[in-house]
Amino acid sequence: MNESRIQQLREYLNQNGMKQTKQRDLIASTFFKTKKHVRIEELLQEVRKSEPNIGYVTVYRTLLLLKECGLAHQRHFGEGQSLFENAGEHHDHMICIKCGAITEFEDDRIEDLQEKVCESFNFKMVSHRHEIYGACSRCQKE
Amino acid sequence: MNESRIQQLREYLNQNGMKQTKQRDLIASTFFKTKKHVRIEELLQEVRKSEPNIGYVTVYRTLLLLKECGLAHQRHFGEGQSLFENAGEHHDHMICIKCGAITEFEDDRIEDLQEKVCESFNFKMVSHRHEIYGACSRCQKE
DNA sequence: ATAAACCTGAAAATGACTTTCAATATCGAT
DNA sequence: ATCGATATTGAAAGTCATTTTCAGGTTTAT
Ligand SMILES: [Mn+2]
Ligand SMILES: [Mn+2]
Ligand SMILES: [Zn+2]
Ligand SMILES: [Zn+2]
Repeated sequence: MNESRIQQLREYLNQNGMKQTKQRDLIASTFFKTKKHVRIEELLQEVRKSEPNIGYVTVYRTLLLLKECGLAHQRHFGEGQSLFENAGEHHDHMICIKCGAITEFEDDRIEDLQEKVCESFNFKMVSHRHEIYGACSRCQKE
Repeated sequence: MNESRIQQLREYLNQNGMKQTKQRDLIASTFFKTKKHVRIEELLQEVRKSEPNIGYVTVYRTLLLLKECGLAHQRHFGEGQSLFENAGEHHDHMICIKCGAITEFEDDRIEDLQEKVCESFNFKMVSHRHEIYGACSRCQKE
């Protein structure tokens, strides 16, 4: 299944006159294997285990590329660095303000009502973010 | 009603060993009168109409102060500068990605379902942001 | 009026990107 | 396999919206 993502990336590169490179292959495949919600800097450390000379900028640009071709989403929770995650089923997030833990949730009724709100304002939704900040179950026991 | 906000601010200052100054008074009262969703730089221009020597940093610090005592909310829509708005009834936002227009909405059913989601994850919500990005009614006619 | 504690504004620092540019690498056409 | 036009890479420099520092001013409780 990661193979199919690599394929998707290659097609995108071809169709746009871009080139396949060792760096892109390594960064992309590492990203596809990595945990969700990874920082640029974290992914950089990860790929440097195989290729110590890879630069921050190349990881950065590759993630933007993945975002461009729909294989990654970029998230901006709170302040600081953004997080990238593998694209997949739509979902929203709950972020623990104590430990930083991220929990994903999805509620079709909320999504429906959201559509209704848009209709009532004659607003054409392109994207949305619904983030809940608070204390995760683990952090409440303290 | 703006008077009561000024009062709230003064109480907060007193209770925290902070001082009442011309700058704070001017900046706060200007903010209370201003349109919702104002940038630091915009508010600065506004207060400089009465006091040309006010510095950006003082406006910045006063807005953080207002946020601290619950009289303002800071929003980060999209990229760039953040917006501050007078605290009031809770609501969420729809942001037009073409013209930047901001529309406020509030849906109790969504808020309820959101609570339900939190309960199901045993998550203690402290705050949330629900933002819808897309084309406003006006911008769709183009 | 005093003095301790705060506040102000200009300037410098921060931090997370984002852009620039000279050196390399890629790949379709020999 | 080799060439050469075009794209990519990585280090360094640049952006930009804050955020911090610091040398005077102010405020306010005696
Ligand atoms: Mn996620
Ligand atoms: Mn609002
Ligand atoms: Zn937690
Ligand atoms: Zn619009």
